[in-house]
Amino acid sequence: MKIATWNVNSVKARLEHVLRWLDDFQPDVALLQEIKSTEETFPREPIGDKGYNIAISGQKTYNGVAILSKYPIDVELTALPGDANDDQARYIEAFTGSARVASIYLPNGNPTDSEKFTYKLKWLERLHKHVGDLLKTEDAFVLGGDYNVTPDDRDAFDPVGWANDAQLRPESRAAFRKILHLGVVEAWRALHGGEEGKYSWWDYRAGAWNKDNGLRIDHILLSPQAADRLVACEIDKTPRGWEKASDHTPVWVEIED
DNA sequence: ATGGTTGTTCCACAA
Repeated sequence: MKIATWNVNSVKARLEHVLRWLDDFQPDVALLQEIKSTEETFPREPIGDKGYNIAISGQKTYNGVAILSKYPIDVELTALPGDANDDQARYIEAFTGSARVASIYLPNGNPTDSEKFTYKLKWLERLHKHVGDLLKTEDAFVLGGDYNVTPDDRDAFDPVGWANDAQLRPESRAAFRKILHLGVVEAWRALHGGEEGKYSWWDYRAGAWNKDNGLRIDHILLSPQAADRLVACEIDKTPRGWEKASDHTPVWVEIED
């Protein structure tokens, strides 16, 4: 089963790219972030016509996450537990195919001297709690998304210049590492050894894409039961090179059924 | 270059 994650930066602005990518790459499950759509405005028809079932946690203008799957989708959660007052659409979890999956859009957290950074760190704490609960189920689960965290300096083009960015700050990395230490596997790093300079996001500004000035912030975390079935994990840079691209590119895993 | 670009929406705000 191929499971991919992609922050599309508006599913409406990116619809032609999403359709082309579904045709070309044929993911069994696609975890999308920043759809910037609600249930009412999500382009269900063209995506459904490609053979995908759709589940979303939507929001107007900002955020929004979706699960597309060639298999039936049984939604478990449309929000991350732990804060009933959090109204940002950043999490959806479901059973589909042979795994439990989630699409995650972690808060960016910039600027770091604002309440946005505090919100990010609290969100990471909530995710830590939830991953702990999920591990108790002993399910094979796949948590894909835009984590807005570079796990370490190998995952950033200019770690010195960007040291104070919320995606590189030690507090963000420590909180991310604490989740891994529960016993989930970050698929790309697990299969790519000490490789560095491989990115999943490039800023629109300052010619970052052409200079390959990026960050690796889109990740897929696997439970032990899913990691046992892991056969491949890659970053697919192709869609980032298309005209009018999202600033992120897809990351995918193949797990045995 | 304390800049730069994109998306949504209505105009600044988030990234």
